[in-house]
Amino acid sequence: MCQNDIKLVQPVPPSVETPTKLTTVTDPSPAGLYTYAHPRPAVTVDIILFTFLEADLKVLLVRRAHPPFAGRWALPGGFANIDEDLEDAALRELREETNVADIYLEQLYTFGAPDRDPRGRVITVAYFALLSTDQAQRIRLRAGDDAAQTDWWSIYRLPALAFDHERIIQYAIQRLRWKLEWTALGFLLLPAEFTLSELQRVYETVLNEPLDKRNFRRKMLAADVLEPTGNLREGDHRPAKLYRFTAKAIELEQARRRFP
Amino acid sequence: MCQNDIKLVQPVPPSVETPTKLTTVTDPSPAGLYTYAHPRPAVTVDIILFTFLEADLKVLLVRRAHPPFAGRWALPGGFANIDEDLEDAALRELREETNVADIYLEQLYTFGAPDRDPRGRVITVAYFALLSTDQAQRIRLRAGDDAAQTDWWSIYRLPALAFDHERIIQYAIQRLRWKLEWTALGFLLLPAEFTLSELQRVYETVLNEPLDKRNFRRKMLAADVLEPTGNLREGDHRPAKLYRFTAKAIELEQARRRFP
DNA sequence: CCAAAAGTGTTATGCTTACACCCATGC
DNA sequence: GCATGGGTGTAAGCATAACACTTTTGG
Repeated sequence: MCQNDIKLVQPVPPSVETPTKLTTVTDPSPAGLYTYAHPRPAVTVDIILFTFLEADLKVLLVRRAHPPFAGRWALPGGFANIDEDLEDAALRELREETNVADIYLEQLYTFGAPDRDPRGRVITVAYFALLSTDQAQRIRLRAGDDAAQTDWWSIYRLPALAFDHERIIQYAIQRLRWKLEWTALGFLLLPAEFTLSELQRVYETVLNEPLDKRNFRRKMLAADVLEPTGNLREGDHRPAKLYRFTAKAIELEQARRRFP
Repeated sequence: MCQNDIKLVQPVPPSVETPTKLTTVTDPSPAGLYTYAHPRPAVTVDIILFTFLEADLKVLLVRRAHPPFAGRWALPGGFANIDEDLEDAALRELREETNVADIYLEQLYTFGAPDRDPRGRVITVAYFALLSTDQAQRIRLRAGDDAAQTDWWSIYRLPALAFDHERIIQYAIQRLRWKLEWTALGFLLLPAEFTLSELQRVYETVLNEPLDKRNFRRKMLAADVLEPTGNLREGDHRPAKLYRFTAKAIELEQARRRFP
């Protein structure tokens, strides 16, 4: 299981900041400062939030309002509170940007090169998240405290990014490709109801290669993670059957490569 | 690629501790203390070092000399220096315990539950490492500063462990199993020359299941990561051909499950 | 009736599995 | 000569990959 601690988590109530004293170190000084015998890195969480919008794979970015890298786009994220689980911190930051509920979240990697932040030593724990199309459409992208702007960007046309965020996103894309090939989590990028053709387009966009329609359908249906909703997608042409994914799709880690 | 940033790294020279001032925060106070506007977690690295000794899969543990958990066994590790890459910190800690060279190291996961260390908030970045049998035999296990004792323990008979290290080890074992099934890295646990039977015993021990001899040999040889050294292992019975692994074995991530 | 997307089966190939006996050596 | 581990091949079943035409609807 590299495919790590996977969880479908609910958003948590906003974490109340009540800094716990660290008993190994000196107390906060009267001025409200925190003093340690050794220097400590700052710890942030960054979230790579993917969704599928406008027939493309998108990642959520925020435009930085303040230096360093003011004006540049960056991953949403921020400092982990002292008494807050890292995953909770990721959810909280995400909520501050997007208000999303029901999000798939998993730890991606911890980036800790000494020079990755010009302000000093900052270690970031990156989280990987998948958001359904309908949730992505519902959220109004808010300009938060530290973010002048929030927007979705195609992973194939990213702007210049702050810090080492370009590298982090590329790493997340690798992980996403791996996930689609080996698990059934492609569903999580789509609306609750979707057609098999839409699902195939997601796979083709993420993997960046065309897939055989008949084989795709056969494999998807054989994987036993889809069920027809009974509804049809009416459109310009022949209506298409709509599917939803079954609960077991979330847990399922396929034992075989899907698209060799 | 969940199988993350994989690297075969050389040990680095001991990191000189020259704490970099963090420019976003107040300077070190005259007393040599470091003061920040917000509390910061401590960041440690822990290493799960596996090898294959005495026909069993072993992990390196140290016995803690000091509280908390004095007398308990724990993973080797320690604080990351402020100007030190996390991976370098892992290598340094490992070197302090074992003097090892040529080690396979990869980041495993970051554990950051607020209550995982009774002293306060400590986030640990766990690293996963594989050591060859001959290196494991060569090292003399030293009692370091904070370690009363250092020893190899069978993963199937672990002592009571400090902190959340039991959980971390179980997670590392999962990753190791996954690695053996999907990559060719089983070699790294063995001496430079080994027989196919020895290799099979490693796989069986790690995966905790018997494997078919003929199929095992066929697959291993077909994977094109082994070459005969020309030497024979002389022993009690019929001599066995010795193999070494080829350089490409390191990079190789197999596309198919090896032992379904 | 035409354009556009939905939907559907078969065949050949290669990989995986299960399985049992002979070989070489030391004692 | 016997005990011990080293070493080898084949056949059946299964999953995969490649491939083209018909159906349904809207305009």
